[in-house]
Amino acid sequence: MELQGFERHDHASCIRDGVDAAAEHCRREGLQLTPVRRRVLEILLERHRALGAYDILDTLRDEGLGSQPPVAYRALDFLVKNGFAHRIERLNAFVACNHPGENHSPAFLICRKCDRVAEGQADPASDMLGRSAAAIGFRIERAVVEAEGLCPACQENDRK
Amino acid sequence: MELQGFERHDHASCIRDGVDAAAEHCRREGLQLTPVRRRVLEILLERHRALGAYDILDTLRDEGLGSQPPVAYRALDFLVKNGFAHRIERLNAFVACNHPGENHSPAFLICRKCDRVAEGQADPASDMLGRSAAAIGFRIERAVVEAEGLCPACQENDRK
DNA sequence: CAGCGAACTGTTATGTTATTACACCGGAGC
DNA sequence: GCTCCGGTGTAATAACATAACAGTTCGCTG
Repeated sequence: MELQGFERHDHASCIRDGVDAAAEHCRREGLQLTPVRRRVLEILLERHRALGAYDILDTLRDEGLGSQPPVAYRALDFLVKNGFAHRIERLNAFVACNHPGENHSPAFLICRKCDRVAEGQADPASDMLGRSAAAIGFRIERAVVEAEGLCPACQENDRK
Repeated sequence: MELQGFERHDHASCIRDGVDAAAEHCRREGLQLTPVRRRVLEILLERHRALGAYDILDTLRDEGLGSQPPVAYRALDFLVKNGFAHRIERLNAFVACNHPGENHSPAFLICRKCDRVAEGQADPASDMLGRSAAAIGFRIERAVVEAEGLCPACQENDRK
């Protein structure tokens, strides 16, 4: 598994790449990456952390792109449904996907101190729960895996 | 892993056992299993499914045990903190624990059709995410593992 | 026994997250 | 042109959760 989220990185390019990947995917699939949807994705990529729907809505409102909750929720639903973003249940928040386009079952490491989120891979079929589910005949369609703890940087700060 | 939740079982005894286990644990630990707390645990065990805080509150209100949200939330906090119940993030709901007393890291199978929940074990340190977290120095303190899908009974009904 | 603090409960008010419902708009296809 | 459809704008409200503070009980300690 390749983990991302706590390392330094070329942020400008990661925003561009994220939007480009989504645009390309929409083009191929005949989906509409409308201004609101594109902007919400950009906001998620820019801030590079888990954002609540109302945080996003505040930004949209400032920019005149919509001021009521459904505007944000609809755009987020679209992004989540198409794999460009994920919902973090633990935080009631959303993050841009780190592997857009790839078909994946995401897992998250959430720092309880700085709220930053790293995304990795969890294969639901191969772990203990997946095997047990198969054994009793439960059909898993989707898995939420969210680990909460301290990221390396916040462990550092704790020691100071 | 021993999975529970979708099989038939002796329900009366599972309520009794759950309350007894909690009472015993509280006795040993010097915790107070007050009437409200005990009743909330019973409600969770009786209904044997994930219940929202307001569902529980409705029942408490009918019984004259408290009518405001904090009453329910405080009892639930107590039960969750002490391992007698778990919060299901995906559903904003709560279930009684199937293995009270045992120190465990729960994982859930949630049926999207009937909303029933089975509880199993997931060892966060041993799976793919745990190993990756260790590799980058992230310290996992708690893990939310919630798989959503169709339970055996609802798969049956689908075919009809 | 009075005074005190800790734990719990009761209640009001409010904050936060999410959805329903319906009007409107613009483009694709007939 | 007309209609269908997907998307957007908006108002209203539902669902989930917490803050803040008053009142009670009970055990401890002086």
